[in-house]
Amino acid sequence: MEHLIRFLLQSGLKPFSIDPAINELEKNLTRSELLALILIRFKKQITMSQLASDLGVPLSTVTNIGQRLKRRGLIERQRDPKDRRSILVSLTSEGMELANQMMIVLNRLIQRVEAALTPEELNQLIQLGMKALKAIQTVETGGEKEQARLRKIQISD
Amino acid sequence: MEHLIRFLLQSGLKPFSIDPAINELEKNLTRSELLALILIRFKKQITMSQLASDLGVPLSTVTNIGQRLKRRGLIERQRDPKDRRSILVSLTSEGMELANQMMIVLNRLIQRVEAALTPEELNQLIQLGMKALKAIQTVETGGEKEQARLRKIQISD
DNA sequence: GACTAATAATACGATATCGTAGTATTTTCC
DNA sequence: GGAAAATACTACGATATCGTATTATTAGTC
Repeated sequence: MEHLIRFLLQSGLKPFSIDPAINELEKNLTRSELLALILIRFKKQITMSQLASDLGVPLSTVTNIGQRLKRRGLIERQRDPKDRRSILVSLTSEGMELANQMMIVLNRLIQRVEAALTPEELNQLIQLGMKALKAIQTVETGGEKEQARLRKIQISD
Repeated sequence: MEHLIRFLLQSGLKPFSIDPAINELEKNLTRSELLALILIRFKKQITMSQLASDLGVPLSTVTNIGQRLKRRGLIERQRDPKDRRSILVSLTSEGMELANQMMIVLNRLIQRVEAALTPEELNQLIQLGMKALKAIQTVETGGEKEQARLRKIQISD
């Protein structure tokens, strides 16, 4: 395991410059913006805070991201009637278009993995990966002051 | 597999805000700066380009990161006598100190994982994970990029 | 109901990142 | 051996991110 880390460090930890199509999309939009689009696509509607938490960035950053996406006509904003402090963000058809393009790329990546592993292996990988993630993602107690940075996840085994 | 993505999206995709100690360190230094320190620690000496490649950020960004680390007295720079275009970066004792703190945190994370999985599970996870990564990272042939993948690491702790 | 605390979001200034242009050195190849 | 291409960096302006202060709304307590 020690060497896993070493391997990761040694081989560099670049997360995402994997598919050329992604780089292509990143010519026009930030990675954060692209991720935001995908997240919104999955949730249909989402508040700014939720988005911040899901992206793992401060809310003030999401404010900026949202402004840029709005300016480009990719998202719509409307106040939540249930809680008028919140703003619900959703995709415009143009934004949906772009998010779909992203999904195509993502699905291609998934297919590559599915092609490389047997179904059994894939299943195993997912199970083990989740287990490991869960172990890492300890929810620390007591010490407040962690806010948007902290997202805890609910894993059903 | 579809739900893997969904899970990842639902649970947020920020990799690193996991251990409170990391957040503590990030009060003083950027994540990039911390990663840079760790990378330099592992390689002992490394050029700016290599660092950029390992971090997965543009060289111009590394120039800035380097300047900040230098200013804080955490790294040293010297021209490579073998290739006077390059600059070799290494840790000062103060930088090493900090990198070691990072490693302590990382090792704690590793231990958490090791505690959660049996040795066989862990091994399998690593194997499968690498296989999947490799599948993803295989970009179309032709212009080759050839990233580092040979590990043979020899560090005395 | 009114007061206080908590939450959701934005504004704004400070810092980090990135793309591109420019400089210096090395490699290629004739 | 020397011109042209490639490589390693830095400088600099544009954009993105972040922390903090501020405003608006809701939740909690008496």
